[in-house]
Amino acid sequence: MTKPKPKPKPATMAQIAERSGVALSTVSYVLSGKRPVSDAMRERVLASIAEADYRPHGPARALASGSSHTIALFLPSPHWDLVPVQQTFVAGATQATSVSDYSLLLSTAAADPEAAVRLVANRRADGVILMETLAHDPRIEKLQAAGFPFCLIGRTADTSGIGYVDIDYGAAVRTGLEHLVELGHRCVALFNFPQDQLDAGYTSALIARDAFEVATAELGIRGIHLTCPHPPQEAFAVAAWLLASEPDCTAAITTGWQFTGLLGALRAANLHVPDEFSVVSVIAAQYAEMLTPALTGIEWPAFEAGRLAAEMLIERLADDSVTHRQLLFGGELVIRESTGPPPATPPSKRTNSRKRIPPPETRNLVQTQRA
Amino acid sequence: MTKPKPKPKPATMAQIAERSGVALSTVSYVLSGKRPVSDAMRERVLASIAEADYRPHGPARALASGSSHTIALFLPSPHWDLVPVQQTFVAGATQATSVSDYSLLLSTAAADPEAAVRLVANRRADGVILMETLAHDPRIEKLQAAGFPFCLIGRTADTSGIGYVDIDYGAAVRTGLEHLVELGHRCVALFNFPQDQLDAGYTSALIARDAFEVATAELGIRGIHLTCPHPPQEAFAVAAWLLASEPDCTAAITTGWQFTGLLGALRAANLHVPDEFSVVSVIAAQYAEMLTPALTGIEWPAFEAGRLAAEMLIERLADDSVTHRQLLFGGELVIRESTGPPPATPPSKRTNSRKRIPPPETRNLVQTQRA
DNA sequence: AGCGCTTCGCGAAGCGCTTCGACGAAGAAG
DNA sequence: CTTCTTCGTCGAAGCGCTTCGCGAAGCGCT
Repeated sequence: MTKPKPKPKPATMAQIAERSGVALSTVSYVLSGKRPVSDAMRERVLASIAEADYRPHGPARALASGSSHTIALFLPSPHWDLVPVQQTFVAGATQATSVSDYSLLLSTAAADPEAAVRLVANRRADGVILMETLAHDPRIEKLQAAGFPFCLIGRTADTSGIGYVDIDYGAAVRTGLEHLVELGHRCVALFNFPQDQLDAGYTSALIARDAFEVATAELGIRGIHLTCPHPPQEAFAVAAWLLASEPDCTAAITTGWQFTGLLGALRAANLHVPDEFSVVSVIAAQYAEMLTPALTGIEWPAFEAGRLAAEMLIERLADDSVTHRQLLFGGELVIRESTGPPPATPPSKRTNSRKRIPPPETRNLVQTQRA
Repeated sequence: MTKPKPKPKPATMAQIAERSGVALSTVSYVLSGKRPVSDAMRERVLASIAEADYRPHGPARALASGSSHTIALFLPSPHWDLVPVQQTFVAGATQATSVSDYSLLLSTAAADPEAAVRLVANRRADGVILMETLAHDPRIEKLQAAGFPFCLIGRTADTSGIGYVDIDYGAAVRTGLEHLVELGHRCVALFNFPQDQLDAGYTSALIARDAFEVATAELGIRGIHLTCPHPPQEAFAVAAWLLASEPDCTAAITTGWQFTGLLGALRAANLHVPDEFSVVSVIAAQYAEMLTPALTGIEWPAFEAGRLAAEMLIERLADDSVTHRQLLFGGELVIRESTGPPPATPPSKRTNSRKRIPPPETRNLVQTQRA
């Protein structure tokens, strides 16, 4: 049995020091630049490093320096059934970390407040980026209590002293609504995030709801606020119910994937988009183009937003006295094929041709009053 | 100026030992279980740990033990313009790592062979998962040379001694083709990955091409092999060219996002799907349902595949003598609304109603011969 | 009682790096 | 020519943990 020669043991700093006849600490200073080193020494050291293919040992460095040069990102859902904007957030954050020579640790345990703290407490990460934040988020309270650096993609009820990047759902809902009202619609439904997210206090859902209520009132139109799950079948049910029981409603705004079920229901009800019904998506993305009809919606600089969130956190890690930046991104309404003027024929007439549908269990209806 | 009380310094193992009046090493053994500890001691130690909210220091542990308990995942594209299957791979891998109590490091520098080695060489990760592998992949050569553990989501030309998980593109192309032939189609186009990926040696693209050539020959039909970029506009151009210059072609199979441009071109040419043209997607996913018409395509257990890749790697890290597993996932053809029999009227007639379109620059045409 | 045996706790030696104080050799100032 | 500064380098003390070898008991056996 010959010796299997298990591993070509990697070079250490001590070996580099010996090779180049300098002190261990000098090698360290050559690498970090934290103290001046003469050119002669530096060159000798660098030569040895190249020669020996030396790689600094990350954990040792982290132990001695007290920083792991890593940030953690908590994904909302373990299954990544993310709305596209969220995926793009992650992409942007990843990009920013690699540019800053940081590493990005991914965790899916978004719901567990303990998990958010653990990675930093264990010193595996220096700070955390949180997504899908709640108005009163236990994760944030824990992080603040522990004094750990973090940054949000999203918002909370009280944002004082918290750095965040978010997209302005409120403005988006209003923009969509204004577009529809301009076209002549007088009764519009909002397919908001599902009820359980609203109950949990998911900030974006709350903001969308409030903005919808305020905007419908101010614009003097009737608003139908629906909470609706993302999966097509469930959204279909909610949409079908809406179409059957609210013949006056001629347009809808969706906050997430619900447009899938909505479009399906419209097709099933034989209603043409946009001639008979208009649809606006608040989170348009690449798929908006590929649908038939192409979806009118708000476009966001989501990659940019994700990038900025990471940069903000990294900046804070370098200097924890910098003020907390708070960035709200506006979106741009891109008008495609799914919106148009309401039908000329009184919409109420539609109702005759359809059978009554019992309200699905998933629905949750709140009507805002006309101003 | 009051003392700002900078940080409530975290507890260390030594403090736990002192608190509970045992040796430092005993605390370690309580935590790791690598040596038996009497119940009395264990309880005392655990009590102190709970009391002091002690958290083991990750980097210190990694330094002493030589393992960071972390794996790295290299994403194909920094911008995550991933096909949905790839996203789901990542989701599955993330899930598996968190279940096994590993951490997942994300890196976007997929193209750089050096980056793949660096994370392990720096001991920030114990092993690597690679995606978007090439038939001859420099990253893999480097990893093998360095003796670093890795696992592929994808394949290479020579897979001996390499663990991988992949989806069977070859079988998928064949399945799609058989479905179309059964419906009566005699001339089918393949929208393969773009030419640059083929040139780079992207394994999936090569496999799809070869399978297409073999299958068309064996089935005795005409195959038109197109390499086509994913962006809608470019795919539109390629598709428009195809429709204009190949009137006999009554169906197409797409390997990625190209169906978007294809469907657009069909609409623009006023060709009905599936009555006048059939479309099959090799990587169907949630969007397949939401298109109009809903897309016929192959569905993959991608989450499962990603999960297995990570598990495989972790298993290997625990015991590097286990044999390399090689898993090829078959997909399931789900027939939706985008495929049907070819039009009854001789397709050649179509050509009259259309103007000649010059071939777009992005196209790359290879025709397979009839058997 | 004496023997080896297992059981379980202790101490100490690292793991590879950062960082601080110290120190010799220059150059500047007296 | 001394005295005070830089400047550049060194040595050593950790950072918080794992792990190995040792030894003190406790055990059943002859």
